[in-house]
Amino acid sequence: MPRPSRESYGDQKPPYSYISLTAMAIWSSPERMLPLSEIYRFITDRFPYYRRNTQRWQNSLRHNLSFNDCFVKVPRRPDRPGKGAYWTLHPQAFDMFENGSLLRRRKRFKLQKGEKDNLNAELAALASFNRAFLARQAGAPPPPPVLPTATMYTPPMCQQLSPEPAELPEVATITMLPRERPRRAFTIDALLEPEPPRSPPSPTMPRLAIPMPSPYMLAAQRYHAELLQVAAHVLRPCYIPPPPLPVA
DNA sequence: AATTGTTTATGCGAAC
DNA sequence: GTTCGCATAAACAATT
Repeated sequence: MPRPSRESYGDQKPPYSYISLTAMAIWSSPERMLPLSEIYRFITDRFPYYRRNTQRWQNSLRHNLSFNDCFVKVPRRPDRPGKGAYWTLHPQAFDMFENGSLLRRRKRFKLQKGEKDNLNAELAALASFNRAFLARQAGAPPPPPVLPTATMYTPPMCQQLSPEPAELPEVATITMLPRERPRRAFTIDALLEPEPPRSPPSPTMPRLAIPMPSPYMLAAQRYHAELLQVAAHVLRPCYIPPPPLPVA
């Protein structure tokens, strides 16, 4: 008897919500972020059910992406042009599913107004950063970056990776840490397997408080570090442009 | 023009 | 009986 696997759904509708399917796709990617088209592809590759009626479910999925706070739209990095942004999971939404099971969701993930504002401020900063990058590449003088006035501070992610250049503009960052480590391996196969028996509910179950950067944070760290390296040149007050790059 | 993203509305089943 | 999570439809804006 074949063990139940992701293939065994065949043409049947898999028991996962769009939120689960999308989270699955995002988790499965090396950078923990994907453009919309890749999310579609992940789903149709694995679940034949979704190879039909694509208009219908893709509309629903897009609705889920922008409606739910657990998904974050990250501006596409300027060196990877293309259509649409990258989608990732909010760091705090990482433990959205009980025990890491995609079949059991905790209560709906909703950001508070302030949290949402902060996040939007950071994403706006990132976007304007990208614009500056592109303007610089196009040979135009870089426009003054439009940075949020509310919270200006140094991204801790850059401190980790490289010493902080003093003259860099400060960029808002995501301050949240994951609430708790997932208790189940975040591999697609592990997530698609039937759930392990739940441990008996213990009122004194210890809560791990280890601050653990989510994959999203790690990817964002790399991304920011790369951008800031460029920015360190672009935005230096007495910036002397390097010789133009050889045209390929 | 096609794709991507946002928003509003409605209905259904389960949980509270 | 109300609330919550989810699916679906649809209108529309923005982006490429």
